[in-house]
Amino acid sequence: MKAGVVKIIKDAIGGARLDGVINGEKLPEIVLDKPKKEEFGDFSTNIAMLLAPVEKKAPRDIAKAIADRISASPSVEKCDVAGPGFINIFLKKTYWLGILEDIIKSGAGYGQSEIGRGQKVQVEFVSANPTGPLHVGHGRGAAVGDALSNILKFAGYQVSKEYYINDAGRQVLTLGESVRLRIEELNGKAIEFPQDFYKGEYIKDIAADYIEKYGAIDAPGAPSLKDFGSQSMLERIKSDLLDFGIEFDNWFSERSLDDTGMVAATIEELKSKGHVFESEGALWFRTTEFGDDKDRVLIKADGERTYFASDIAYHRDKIERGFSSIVNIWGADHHGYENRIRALIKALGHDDSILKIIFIQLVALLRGGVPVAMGKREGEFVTLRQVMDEVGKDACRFFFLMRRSDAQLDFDLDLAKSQAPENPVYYVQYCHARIKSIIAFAAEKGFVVPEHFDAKLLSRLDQKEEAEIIRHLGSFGEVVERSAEAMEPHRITFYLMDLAALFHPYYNKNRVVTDDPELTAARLLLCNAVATVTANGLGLLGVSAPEKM
RNA sequence: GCGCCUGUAGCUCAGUAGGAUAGAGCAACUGCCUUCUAAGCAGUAGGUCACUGGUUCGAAUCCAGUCAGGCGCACCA
Repeated sequence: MKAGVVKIIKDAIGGARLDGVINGEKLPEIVLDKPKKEEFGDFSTNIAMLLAPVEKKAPRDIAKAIADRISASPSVEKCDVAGPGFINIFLKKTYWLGILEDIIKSGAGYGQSEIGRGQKVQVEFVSANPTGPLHVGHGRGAAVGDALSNILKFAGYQVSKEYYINDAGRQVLTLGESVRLRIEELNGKAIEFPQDFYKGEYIKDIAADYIEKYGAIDAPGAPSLKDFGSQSMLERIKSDLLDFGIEFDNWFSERSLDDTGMVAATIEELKSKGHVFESEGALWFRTTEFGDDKDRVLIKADGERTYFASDIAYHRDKIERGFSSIVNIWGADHHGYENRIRALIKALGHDDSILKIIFIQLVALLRGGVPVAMGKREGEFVTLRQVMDEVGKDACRFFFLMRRSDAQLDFDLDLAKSQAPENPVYYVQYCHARIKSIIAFAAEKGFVVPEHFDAKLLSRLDQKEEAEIIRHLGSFGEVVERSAEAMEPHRITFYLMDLAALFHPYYNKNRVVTDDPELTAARLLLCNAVATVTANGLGLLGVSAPEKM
């Protein structure tokens, strides 16, 4: 539809050019806005104001010339010039018909697009170390990564969701040693727990579990403590994520990078390209050559490789897997790593615009308006599981997606749980449930939602509120596209809150099921379209659309 | 000191490929349930878009600087 309008405008400008009103050859890209106000039409464009300086004519004069020609188009109801030179286009009612027909026809697929053109995109997210349970910060990253993946798929990309498991290096060793101490403690030994060990209660659970399964640390057939510990944690993380509604396509083990020699191979490649040097007994990657603040160590003087060394091997592998775009979702405290990863990509001879990093800002949990204390000292923090159990999966995911990722989030636990209208997740879900309830009620009265739409039915939807709802429904596809391009899932959340805010007042003012079969049919159809789009949007967020509440 | 992010109504935030009178929710105040779900609706009030300059016909949006807050600057992971 939008493309059609652009063509009408182009034709109009072409006409104006033939008539000598416009002389310049160059035509700026035509941008169509969905105006904020109904009185500004279905679409609006600022093209006349962009042409004005080139043509050296008053914008309103140019606009007038173009608008007159647009008005002549058969699908245009009228076309005005407004303000400093906006061209406001009002389409004939058949335009509304098209939107509703499209929703009926496409159903759960309404809003899909092909802007991704099947390009392969990898989204790597969560990737929490298997040394402790997921906390709320991970949860936010999980919600954003999963919703973004859904949105990208809907917009025609081929998406692969990946979790990078940090199962190598010192932290898993420390985890193993932490478990060892707790086992000794359970065996009655007095222990002294070092500062940098993992102190959480979950370590005691793992220790007890180990004893139950194997009896003693050196029992025959017993796995190493670090393997047992990290496997236990990983299983717990997986089950948390599953209950949060998230499944990954690929779990990528850091350790596998060593096993397959990829770390060594990557260092070799950098070496052959002359980006590696030795100094003070360590092996360095000269990242400063590619915009980093300082050079980075790959292999320490003690012979151990750094975390960064496996990270470069991992990112090299990602690129070699042929993704046209790789997306990393990181906690905001990791932004210092961005430049060194970009340095790697450039050093390997690639364009680093292939990499997109989304930083997830902090989550502050509030209860009774007061921040919930995070007792970091004791290694205890609020887990994703706790929040999910308290407020439910749907509210949890929705709340994580109510803010831009790079803005800090205040998560009000009381609000998320409340069944009051001020709770946005209920407000949106209720929109869907309410419509389903209306449809059920209508069915009892012998009315069904029509499967086809026509101009006659459309003519019964003659209220301002109905036009606003249809306009909003019609913009869903574009919102999804923008959300995909900008990689900003929260746009969908806001879209849904806006849609619900249009529907509830409409419901309150108008009765859907009446004695008038035609009016009832028309309104049922509109309501069902709202429910369809609400369900589609919630689906992208990973939030359920209940039939009843 | 250097780098990244943030600064919009009392509170929490949308709005940045420059556009029309800057929006929403909450909180506050006034109202609405014999009617398809009141988990809802109607109304009132609330602003130097941190500040200062610049670019532009036009700036919350772009540029420069200032101020304030957060985070990051390891041979840690």
